[in-house]
Amino acid sequence: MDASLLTIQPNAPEPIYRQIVEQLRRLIASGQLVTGDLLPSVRDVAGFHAINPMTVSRAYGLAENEGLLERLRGKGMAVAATQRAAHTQVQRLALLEPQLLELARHARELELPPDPVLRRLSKLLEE
Amino acid sequence: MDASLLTIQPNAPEPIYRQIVEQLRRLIASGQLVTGDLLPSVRDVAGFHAINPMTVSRAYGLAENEGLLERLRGKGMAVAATQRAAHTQVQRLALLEPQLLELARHARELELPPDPVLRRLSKLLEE
DNA sequence: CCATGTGTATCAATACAACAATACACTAGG
DNA sequence: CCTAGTGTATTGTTGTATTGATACACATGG
Repeated sequence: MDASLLTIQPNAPEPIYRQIVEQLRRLIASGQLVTGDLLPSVRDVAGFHAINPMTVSRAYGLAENEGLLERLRGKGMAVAATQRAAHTQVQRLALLEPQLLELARHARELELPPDPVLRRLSKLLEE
Repeated sequence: MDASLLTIQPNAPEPIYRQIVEQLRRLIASGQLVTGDLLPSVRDVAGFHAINPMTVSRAYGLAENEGLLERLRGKGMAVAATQRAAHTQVQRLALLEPQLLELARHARELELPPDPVLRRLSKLLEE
């Protein structure tokens, strides 16, 4: 459960704290993180990625509000007990829906036929 | 060439001026806008979408810097002469590449197999 | 000429993200 | 007990991004 679990892009337009929350949501939904798993400490994550501990704390706090994580006083943050099991495939696919919609809209503005888009994505998904 | 050509989502995280630039890029790449086409005036767009004229002007200015548009003094903005023709399919697909990469990364974090993702996208692309 | 239409330079207001430096409450383990 | 490890509240600062209000320069067309 080390700090390298999280991928952070400091230059992305999306703020760091939200990158962390979204990533946790997906890792939990897929079952890569399960109930009880202890997360890396805010200081570990901050040190590893050279960011501010409070930024990580903010992300953890938001994840707790959403019910993704729970706080174990003195120990750290863990995946919440309410997250019993990995989501079904349908539920996980639903998390991708907004992105899929936006992609489809852009493809339409580009007047791209479905086929080349699907083929390119298929290629990327296999790596 | 009226102001309804552009779609704007004021509540999206992406800033309005960038929504406009990106959209222009795609409409020009696809040939829906061709060299010489006159764009709706900043005040028309601003009035129609209830946003500030300066926000539209900023978008037009950026698009001009990129060579997408050119300024016809006293008349308005038009699609630049350097944009001779619609891009090839390969070029247009390249504009989607960053979004496709991010989508693939998220699908991997969700441990979603390629098939359901591709099927859902295929459905959305046909509408 | 002048009324009306362009785009835009300038300045201000606001919000947000991230950082920094503390200090605090809590717990596990020696 | 006490040290070292949790997360977090607080305060302040910095940098940046976005949007807005206003005034201006310019060109067109009657």
